[in-house]
Amino acid sequence: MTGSDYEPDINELDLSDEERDRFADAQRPLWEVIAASLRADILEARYTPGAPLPSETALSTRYSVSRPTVRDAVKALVGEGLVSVVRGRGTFVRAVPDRHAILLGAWPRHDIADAEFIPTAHQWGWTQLAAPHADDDEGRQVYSRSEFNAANRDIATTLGLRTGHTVFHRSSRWRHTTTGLIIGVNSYTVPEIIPVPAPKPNVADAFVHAFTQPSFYDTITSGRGPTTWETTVTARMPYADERELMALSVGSPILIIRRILADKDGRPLEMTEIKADAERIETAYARENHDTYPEGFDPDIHDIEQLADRPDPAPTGRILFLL
Amino acid sequence: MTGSDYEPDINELDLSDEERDRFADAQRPLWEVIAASLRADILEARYTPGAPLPSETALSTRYSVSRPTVRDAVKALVGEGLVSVVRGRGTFVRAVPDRHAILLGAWPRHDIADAEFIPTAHQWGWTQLAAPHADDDEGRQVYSRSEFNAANRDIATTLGLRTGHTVFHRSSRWRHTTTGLIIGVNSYTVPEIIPVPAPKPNVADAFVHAFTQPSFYDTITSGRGPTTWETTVTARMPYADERELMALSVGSPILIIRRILADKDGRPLEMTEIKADAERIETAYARENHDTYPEGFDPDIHDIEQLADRPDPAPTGRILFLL
DNA sequence: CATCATTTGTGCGTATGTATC
DNA sequence: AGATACATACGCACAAATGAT
Repeated sequence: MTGSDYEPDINELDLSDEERDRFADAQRPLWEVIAASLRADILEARYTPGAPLPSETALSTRYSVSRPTVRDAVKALVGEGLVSVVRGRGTFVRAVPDRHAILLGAWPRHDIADAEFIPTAHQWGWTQLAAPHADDDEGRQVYSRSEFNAANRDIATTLGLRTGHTVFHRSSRWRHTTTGLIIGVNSYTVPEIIPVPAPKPNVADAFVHAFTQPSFYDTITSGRGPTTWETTVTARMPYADERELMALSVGSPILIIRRILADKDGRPLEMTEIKADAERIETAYARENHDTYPEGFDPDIHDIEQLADRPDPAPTGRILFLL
Repeated sequence: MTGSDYEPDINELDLSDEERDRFADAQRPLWEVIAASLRADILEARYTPGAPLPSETALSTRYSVSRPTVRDAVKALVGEGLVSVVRGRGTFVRAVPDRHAILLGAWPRHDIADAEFIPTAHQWGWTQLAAPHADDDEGRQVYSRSEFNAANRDIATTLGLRTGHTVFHRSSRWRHTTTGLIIGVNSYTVPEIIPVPAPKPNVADAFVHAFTQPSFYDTITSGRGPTTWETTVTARMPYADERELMALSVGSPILIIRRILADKDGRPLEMTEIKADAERIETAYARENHDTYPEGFDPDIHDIEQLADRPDPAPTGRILFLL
């Protein structure tokens, strides 16, 4: 591929040696100028999704720069999620996938440990993946990992504990059958509310005393209700291992959805966190506001179907999950 | 910052010359091994927030690699938001700032164009910034830009229009006085519901016919209610210009909060979009679920104060805004 | 099936510029 | 002013993946 089919029509293209000096005078790095030029080409659809960019050597010839400089420009575009690079093939404009929705605030709500949770998840098309780095005593892979950990600053703050305080941590990974989406689910419980023998709790005890109960939610909230839920949403860039485990495309952040369960005094009991590819997932809220409700309308019952049946439900393709 | 679920492989740290060869055999790029080593050092607090990493030359000596290779490793960490690089000074571990909350679903709700909006925003500590690239006829800066645009694919999908359909677009930027946070606010209205003379609407007409009314919301919803709101949250990486305009740190995604106003038949009328630094902002939902409500409790009235007064309101420092 | 040209990935050495202290 | 540190940029070599022959 020579790239000869491309029509450069921007003044910033085709840098001659003299023009190169002019840009150098402008105190703007060459790679940035080139990135801006390519970015404009993509956003203004001179390169359409799926189409290849000219090869790095072709670009370095066109812009009269070295290949490392072109690569710096391409890296910037990769970081913006505009292109993806395939070794041995080339650099391609990314087609942005449709976003699906995780519906927050819907009923029924389940604790991740509850018996109702896994059937519900299956019903919505999710199957559990083997947990990473989690083998049982015979070396077999297990589907979820449960252990007592020291809380890092983030988890501790969320649960109202000091950093380093022990928390009961359960983690699992799920794949959505039709879309292939992978999400990570982590749950952190304040250990004091789990009825395990003091002074040294361990995972086996936790299983016996909590998971064998019909409802982990009932176990930890017993006598502490009425409880409240608070859901927050933010995002950050994934670490290298997260990108691999969740099959994220380079340049895509992860959406972090946290649901905090608090007792009647507002003290946090448990926090459940879902990590999902922000490029393919958005959150929507089920219990939306209305100017007026129709006679006899109960939002708790109706809003899920209403959102799902919307004739043109915005960028969300389909609702994938309730939390 | 989390990292709780990140499992650093201690064996891979502190490469000696011989170890380097071993890793080369392992088919793992040197820069990746070095990045993993430094990442573990940071997440396990061997380098604490604010502390400098060794200089690039020092690192290249320690790991016995060239400086460009060390720089590749550092770039990976920058992309993960773990370190920031200051030219002439060094590379520093980032102190992750507290996240503040934008509260969704709270009353009263205002259209961005309404007279109530600006006082409300001021009351919450926000001041308007000059809109970028927006000058009036005398070359003075203006605070917001209003124009009729062709909708791109994303906006068109959200509003249920075809790509390229004209939309009424208003944009502004705001800075939060005490935190210094900058958010971008964009609003897109389906033009057919704005009472402007056909066939060729223009900005001046829109102002006359819409903004001079006491309530833009009333204008566009008149006869179309009861209306519904739907709020969605997702994230993506910023483009270079967005990073500059919103003073984002490198490696931080932007949180995209969209509020869609629809008529009684579910047809979208208007979409308001807030873009904020995901590293410093999260969303929370005001109308949370409770197992039971206390006698006489009206969530519409109480939930804002309840969230604001929570003894330990999770990672959110303080609520910054209602949407 | 092997071979080959093309394309990106990794890594080195070097030089120069510029910001900071 | 000098030392230090990062930023930009070039050239080169070889490895690895891909797709066509």
